[in-house]
Amino acid sequence: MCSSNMKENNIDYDCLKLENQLCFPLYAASREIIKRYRPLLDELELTYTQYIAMMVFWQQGSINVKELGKKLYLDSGTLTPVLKHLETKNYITRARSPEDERVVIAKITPEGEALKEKAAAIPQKMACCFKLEPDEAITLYSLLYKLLGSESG
Amino acid sequence: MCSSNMKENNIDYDCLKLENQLCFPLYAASREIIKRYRPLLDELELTYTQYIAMMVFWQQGSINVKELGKKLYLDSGTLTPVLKHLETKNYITRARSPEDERVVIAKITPEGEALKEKAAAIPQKMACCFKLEPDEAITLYSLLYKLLGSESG
DNA sequence: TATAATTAAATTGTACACAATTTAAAATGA
DNA sequence: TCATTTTAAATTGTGTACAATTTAATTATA
Repeated sequence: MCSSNMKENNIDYDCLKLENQLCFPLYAASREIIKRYRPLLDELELTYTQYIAMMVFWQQGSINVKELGKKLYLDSGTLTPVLKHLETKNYITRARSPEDERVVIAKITPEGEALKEKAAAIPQKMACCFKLEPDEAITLYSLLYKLLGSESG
Repeated sequence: MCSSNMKENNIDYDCLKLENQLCFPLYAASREIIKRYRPLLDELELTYTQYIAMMVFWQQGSINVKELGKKLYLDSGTLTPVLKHLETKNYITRARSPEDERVVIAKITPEGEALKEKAAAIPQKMACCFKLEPDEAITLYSLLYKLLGSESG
């Protein structure tokens, strides 16, 4: 991304330019797209983080905090308040596992299940505002997962 | 991304799966990469947001809050505290513009300038942990900016 | 088996993000 | 010119993110 261009004292200051960064557009695009979700998610009274958590519940009904964290790349420090909010909205319940009292299992409620039908319209509505060709979206998707997978730690 | 696969009541629930989302890996990869910056930025006592703000100061010395917000896709609600933190660290100064008292101009200090030399090593160190081929990085970069540019509002 | 080590969530503290509102200054216009 | 509108930051309030610590439960081991 940053083609080393040594100058002044052999220090490469070009690499410090915002437009030569790969992480910055990643960070900015992520936030801009999530902002686009807001008006749609407002109708379901969900934040984006709550929405991706609900996606897991819609798919598998229940999950514990640690496993949810692995799927969403989030830790208990973030998930505990998110799950508490979802519990307050009656979309999920939370309870300690009888087999291992350390584990908290969150489970979707009928209200949470019902929300799935309303949510089903969102992906189509969002697709319009991406303005990427299908093949570009697939390429982007692959590169992002390659980036995510390349985490060594 | 989500090849419409109508089922049960003609509602496409596959599109609600986490693995069929484009925004989710964007959001997750952004946070994972920023996490990688932390040990390097800790040495400069900068957060990632403070770092990208400093990039602008290293490049152009001074800028007002609104213009900085356009560059970083952030509003004053986020930038005001970030700039106050940078001011506390003596990396920048903040002052109202004499021509227009509504405008706050932030300006880099000698300490802020000095930080540039330490920061110059960061992009190279980060490049290693991306694990993308140069052409992949360029493709990703282009697609992210296309996504950013496709914002209609 | 009593102690140590490990594990899962929750808690704590700091720093964003961002919508919405407020404040103050500048521009507009009847 | 003086009230109206617009604009730029700051402020307020809510909700993440995440490092670090704490708490409680389970597992491993001397």
